[in-house]
Amino acid sequence: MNYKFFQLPMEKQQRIINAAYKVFSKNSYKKAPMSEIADVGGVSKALLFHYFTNKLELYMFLWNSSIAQIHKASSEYRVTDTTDFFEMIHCSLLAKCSVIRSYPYLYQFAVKAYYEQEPKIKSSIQESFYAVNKSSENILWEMVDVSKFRQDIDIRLIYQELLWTSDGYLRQIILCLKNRFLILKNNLKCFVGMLQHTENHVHM
Amino acid sequence: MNYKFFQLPMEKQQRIINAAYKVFSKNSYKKAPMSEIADVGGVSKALLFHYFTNKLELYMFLWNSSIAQIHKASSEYRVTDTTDFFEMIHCSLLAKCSVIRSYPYLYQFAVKAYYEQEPKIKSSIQESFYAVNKSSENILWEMVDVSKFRQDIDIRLIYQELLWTSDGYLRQIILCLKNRFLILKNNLKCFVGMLQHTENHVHM
DNA sequence: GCCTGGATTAACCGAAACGGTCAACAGGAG
DNA sequence: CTCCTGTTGACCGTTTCGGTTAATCCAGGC
Repeated sequence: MNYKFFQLPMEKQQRIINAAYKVFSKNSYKKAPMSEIADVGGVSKALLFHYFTNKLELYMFLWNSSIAQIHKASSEYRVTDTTDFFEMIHCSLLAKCSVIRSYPYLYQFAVKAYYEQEPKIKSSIQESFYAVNKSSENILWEMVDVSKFRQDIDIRLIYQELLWTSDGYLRQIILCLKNRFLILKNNLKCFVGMLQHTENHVHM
Repeated sequence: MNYKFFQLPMEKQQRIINAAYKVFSKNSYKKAPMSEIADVGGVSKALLFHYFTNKLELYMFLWNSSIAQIHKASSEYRVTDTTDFFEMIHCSLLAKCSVIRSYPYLYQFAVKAYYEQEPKIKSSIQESFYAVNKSSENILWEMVDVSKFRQDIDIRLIYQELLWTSDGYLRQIILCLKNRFLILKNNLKCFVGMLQHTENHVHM
């Protein structure tokens, strides 16, 4: 990797990175063409190969960047500074939104990368993703004060349900934005209402 | 299209169709190779071109089949025979499961097809999908007896939440099946519990 | 055994796409 | 003018792809 990449204007760096996230998130590694990444990013293919020695290196760079970004956002939004289940979820949602604002395709890329079958990639990725995911979930259940909840509630099921719902809700919002539909300024308002509604029912 | 395709043994027809659903659901139209469909289906590429005149025809055949399958399952499971919101959702979930059992990649294909950008496909698909989706939702809200619900509940929001949750839950189950983890025999049991739990809270 | 006809395929073709390279170009600094 | 840095169009060898064709396989009838 050519480290002069980091001396580029920030805007250009992000444009290239986001183009790569986008193309890699829509195609498998093998079928994601470098030429398309260059086109989407508004630079020439030759320049891409000037900064990244080859396709694999670009891919692994993106992978490491995505993990770093997620970590950074989690600490910036102080996700682990509370013992309250719903406050923690709220913080991590805000963190996720901030990542998406800068890198709209980062999460889609990360999911796709996790399932990537290309042998050159598979081994190095799956273990690190699993590690990140497990550790963050472990932290969650270590920190959270479970004594607040009703006994007849399976809090892990609620957690899953909220994850799935927030995921669907975010996808819906992004879709609306893409089609340039009008939506509320505070994107999370509606979902936060849902969160509080759930909260009222599962607390003692 | 060569109608002798339908005289093939049912098992072979389904094998080919499912192979095509799978490959088209994992790649965009342009990047889904006919050769891969043939390989996955366990037949030669030449045979594929013997039954379907070209790639586009196979794709449109799959699209029409998928709509037909969804309709068929909806009527078989009598989705519109009730006015109860939760019973209707329950029925349509059972219908969806039955479709997935026969055609595991049908829904993923349908979603991908809806967003397909290839001009040859885009026009003919989006309108029909939109029509199907709108009409089925209209039927839902026409049939459902909304008087049962608490006034402070936005039932459409609940509907969305349940859709997203059931979607996530199904994905999770399919993932477990793929990795051959042990799961309960009655896949829906857990989610149905969730459904009833929601029901208790939103009814008057 | 041989013939026939439909199902199935290996081998092939021309065109396009792909990863990667390289010589050349633009333009600002000295 | 020269140098230097960032940038690119054009190119190359290889692979992939949609689609075709001639040949093969095989069951059933004689």
